[in-house]
Amino acid sequence: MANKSIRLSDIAKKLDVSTVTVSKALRDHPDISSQTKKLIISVANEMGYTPNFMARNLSSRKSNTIGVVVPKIAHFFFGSIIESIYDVAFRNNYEIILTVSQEDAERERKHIQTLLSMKVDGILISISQETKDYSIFETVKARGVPIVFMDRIPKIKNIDTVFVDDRGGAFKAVEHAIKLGYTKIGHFAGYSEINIGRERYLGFEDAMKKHNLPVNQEWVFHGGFGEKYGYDSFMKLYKENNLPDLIFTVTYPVALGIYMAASEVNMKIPEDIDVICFGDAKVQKFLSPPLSCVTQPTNLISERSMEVLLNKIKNPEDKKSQNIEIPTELMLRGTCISYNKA
Amino acid sequence: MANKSIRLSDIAKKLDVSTVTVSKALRDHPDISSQTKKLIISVANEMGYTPNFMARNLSSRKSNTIGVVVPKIAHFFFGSIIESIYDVAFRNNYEIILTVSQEDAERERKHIQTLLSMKVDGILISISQETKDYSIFETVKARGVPIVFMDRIPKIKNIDTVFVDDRGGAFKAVEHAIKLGYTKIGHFAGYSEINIGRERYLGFEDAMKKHNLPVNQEWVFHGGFGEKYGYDSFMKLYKENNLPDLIFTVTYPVALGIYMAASEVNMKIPEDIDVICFGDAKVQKFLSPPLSCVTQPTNLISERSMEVLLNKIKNPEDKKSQNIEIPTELMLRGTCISYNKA
DNA sequence: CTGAAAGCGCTAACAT
DNA sequence: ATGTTAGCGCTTTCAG
Repeated sequence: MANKSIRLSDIAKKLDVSTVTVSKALRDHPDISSQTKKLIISVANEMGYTPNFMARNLSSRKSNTIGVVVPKIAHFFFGSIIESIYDVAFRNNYEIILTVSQEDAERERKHIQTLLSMKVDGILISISQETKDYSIFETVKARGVPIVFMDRIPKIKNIDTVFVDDRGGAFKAVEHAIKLGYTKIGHFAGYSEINIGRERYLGFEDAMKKHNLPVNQEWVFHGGFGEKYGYDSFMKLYKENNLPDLIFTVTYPVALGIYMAASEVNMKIPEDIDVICFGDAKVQKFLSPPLSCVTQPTNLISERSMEVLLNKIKNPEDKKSQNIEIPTELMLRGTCISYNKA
Repeated sequence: MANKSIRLSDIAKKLDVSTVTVSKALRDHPDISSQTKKLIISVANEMGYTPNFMARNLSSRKSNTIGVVVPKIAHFFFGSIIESIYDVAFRNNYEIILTVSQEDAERERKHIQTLLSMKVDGILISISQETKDYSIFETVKARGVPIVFMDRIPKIKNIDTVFVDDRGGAFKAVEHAIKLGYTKIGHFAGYSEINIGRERYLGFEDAMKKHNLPVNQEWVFHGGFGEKYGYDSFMKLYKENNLPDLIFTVTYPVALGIYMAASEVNMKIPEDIDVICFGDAKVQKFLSPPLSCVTQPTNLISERSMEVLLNKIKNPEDKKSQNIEIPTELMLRGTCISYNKA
């Protein structure tokens, strides 16, 4: 049917002006008198004009679009991050191209290529847990496309980053447990190749050291960020009859895995085994007992990241890299609130 | 620095062929001999060529991009839907432009406009709970852009839809409760303007009618899909000392609200008040007691939706509209599994 | 199999 | 304040 979208030139013809005038009027260019502007805008609306972004972007060489790369979507942390990125973008009249690496480095690489092809004005990324080859980030830099790393950060010099105080947060949680009276503390850690895994482990170690507690490596696992890892690690220890009194987990899904395993073997949390984790999620307050944790203010992460990125987009000459640390808080609920061991 | 991306013509010049040849070779066009193809591809890689999608799309008039509009992201249902849409898209070499209406009809409208401007090849949408004006969907149709409605569906003729058997699922849950022995059954329903609210309510009614049970309207609320609504409705009934024995909720967050409220007033689930909900989420099995529900197979929804859409994109002349119903299942966990009332 | 010409719809730079 | 010219980087005819 009316399958054909109308163009600037259609409006121009109708009004007997040039396409340039229409183009300028529609973009509120100061060149055009407010009279003709009004006229043109109303006619454009009447005719149901929608600009062709492809053409616009091609000739203007900017897309008003930001590319985002995350490892997962259906995960509370990333879900919240993404949602607030969309909010900030909307407020600033930017479009978002969201891509998902599914924790796959190759897929991540392809996505970044695509974003470059789409001529995004900037990129926001939380790298996958598998990403080891950082050369693509050099390519991005070489292209002059600003990129901000959020939360999961590669070891590269001179990049813009926004991250959580992982080490300090982990320290806070573990020290709190120690002060409660816990001494047998385990840690289900994440991949140590990635900053969040490494730093949280260090925070754990810091607290133990400070209070002269030995780190029992049998109680420390390095593995991942998911439920299954928590479940399996717990079960291993359980079968060896070698459970600590409290486990600090690198993420809340890992803690969830412990909840599952514990209930399966009829151990009660927090009486028989206590838990505290890094990372907040809505679930936690509905658990029984409600799970205590170190919070990561997701909206702060997205907002600051967008801020840094938009700033870099607007001031391409500004080469100074920003590194913003977001503070954490201890959120005590039904676990890790008292020491009740023999 | 090397801020300038290289173009087809750069490769062409280097190889002393025409840009057309390069363009064709890179797109694996049958015109070109596999010899020259190989050469060109390797040189392109060497030079770090990335195609400019803007230019490509402008001249080819297709974007290999699908626009998606959802009401929310940080919600288990939509999170899963989106994640699997991304998977299917990736497999089919499509890019996704995801937009979020935040349950705001005006914002939704704007997003659809933007997607049209971006010349997406098709649109996948789950409309906001506020959407009443359907004119924009006419615009989309007039533009010849295929659109598939998922889960939340407007009342329009001749559209492609993929939806869950809401009425049948709700019926199943409530009938199960009745067979257990429940007679005092309440329903915290959603907005009845939207299909999922309306249909689930009807399913509830169907079951009650079939078993000659009166629907007590004091136990039926119409309001929303969130936790607060569940909490508030429960509290209202509690204060009036007028609680039913079991509540069927339109979504799991509403049930979560009941969990919160119940624990606040020291009522035990399922002993004092029993609950079952529509919609599955990972949380539920970690709750205490684990929450029973009617499942919605999210991956089926996305996969079928994408199937229908891709088919429409490939066969624009196919005007027959498809309406696919996805079946549900009863997932019994720790609630609504026995009748233990006076 | 290869290439020359034309143009997608728009905007930037430069007139007028 | 408005219009002219040129071109963004690519693909699509259509000729060879």
